[in-house]
Amino acid sequence: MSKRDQILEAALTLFIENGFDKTPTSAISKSAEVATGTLFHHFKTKEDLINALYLEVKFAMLDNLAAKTALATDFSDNNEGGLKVQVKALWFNTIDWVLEHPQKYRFLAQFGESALIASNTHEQVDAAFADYQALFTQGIEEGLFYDLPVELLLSLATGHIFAACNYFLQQPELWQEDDMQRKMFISFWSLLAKFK
Amino acid sequence: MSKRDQILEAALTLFIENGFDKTPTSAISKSAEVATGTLFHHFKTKEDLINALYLEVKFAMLDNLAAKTALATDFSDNNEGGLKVQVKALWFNTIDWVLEHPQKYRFLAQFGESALIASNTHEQVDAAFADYQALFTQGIEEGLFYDLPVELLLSLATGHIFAACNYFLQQPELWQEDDMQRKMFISFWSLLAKFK
DNA sequence: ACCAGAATAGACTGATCAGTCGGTTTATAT
DNA sequence: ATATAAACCGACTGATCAGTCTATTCTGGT
Repeated sequence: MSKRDQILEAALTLFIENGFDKTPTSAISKSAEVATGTLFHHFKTKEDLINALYLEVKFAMLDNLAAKTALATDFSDNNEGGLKVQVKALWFNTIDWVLEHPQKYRFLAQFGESALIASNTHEQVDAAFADYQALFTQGIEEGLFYDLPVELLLSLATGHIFAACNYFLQQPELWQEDDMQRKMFISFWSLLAKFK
Repeated sequence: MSKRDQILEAALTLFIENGFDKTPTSAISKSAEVATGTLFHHFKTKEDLINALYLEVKFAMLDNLAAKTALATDFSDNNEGGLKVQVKALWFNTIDWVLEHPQKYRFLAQFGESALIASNTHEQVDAAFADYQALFTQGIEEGLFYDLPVELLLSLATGHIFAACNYFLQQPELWQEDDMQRKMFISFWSLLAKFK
């Protein structure tokens, strides 16, 4: 692993444990087994570091979703059933990724709303979400989803997913329980779609 | 207004604008037109201050909800219709409060997940939520809501509300649009309840 | 072999800031 | 009136830490 990655990894753990301001760069470089100078060679400032980390984690999640959701698309056409299959894949893969990467998720939840993440950083992430937005636009145009602004539907959908993740991170065994995933997807789907 | 309140008010604005660590206590006391010593007279540490502020804001929201939702309860019995009326009141009043207090909401969103808020603080807030939990438990027992753990349902519900708030804070005029509130409540309700 | 520039190292520093301290004013009780 | 405590003030400080600086090592191209 490159020193740069060592730094990012150490920063992830320390930031979620102690918060940004209670994590001196000295602690990060020490935990990463790297010198202070190295840290500032790769990242101009401490804020640059957390923004880079934020992008890294978000894109790790998005890349994973893109790869797995593409698989689902292969099995389906552009009819209604196909859309549902894609949305379901997106929904399931997101939760799955979060449960497999609890630290990364906690980092996103903890700092996504903080003032530390630059608006430029958010813009880069939003741009990468365009594909999923198209999926939801399709659902609206087909009359399958509620006739609401697509950004609002997306916001509701991610809200549902994150709420679920917060709960199942505490109770991971429940996620595997009989019927749980089916019931959760019904709840998720009926938040978006007009009819059952 | 008491100096203590002046400090809390100034801190609220500065924290959401600049974040916690980029807001020196000197800036808070200056903006509150109060001496440094006064700030530390009322709050033992800077972290005490943000925790006190968090409690203050959360309870301001909860007190408002309690007052307004109690009104709705008066008009209803304990039958199913009554439950729906109460949940609807709770849902509407929450969004209403957020849209009327955008700064306070942003503060909660920004710091609620941060490491700055002590677990003890969270516990105090959670305890105050017990009443609403009872409402959801009732819905589950009546077979009206999905048969899911009540904490999970609560989490999904608050997730939906917060997602909506995030969107309508950006587009406040849309919230007043024809049919919007009706459609949004249908989406909200069908996330919880088995049948339409 | 040689060069250039990228990566690494870690001691050091200047600025910042949370919190203190000794003192004054204001409020309350007797 | 007087006592007592709570509220208030702001100059000061000790510790911390982000980021610098200079020097050294690695790496890849020619």
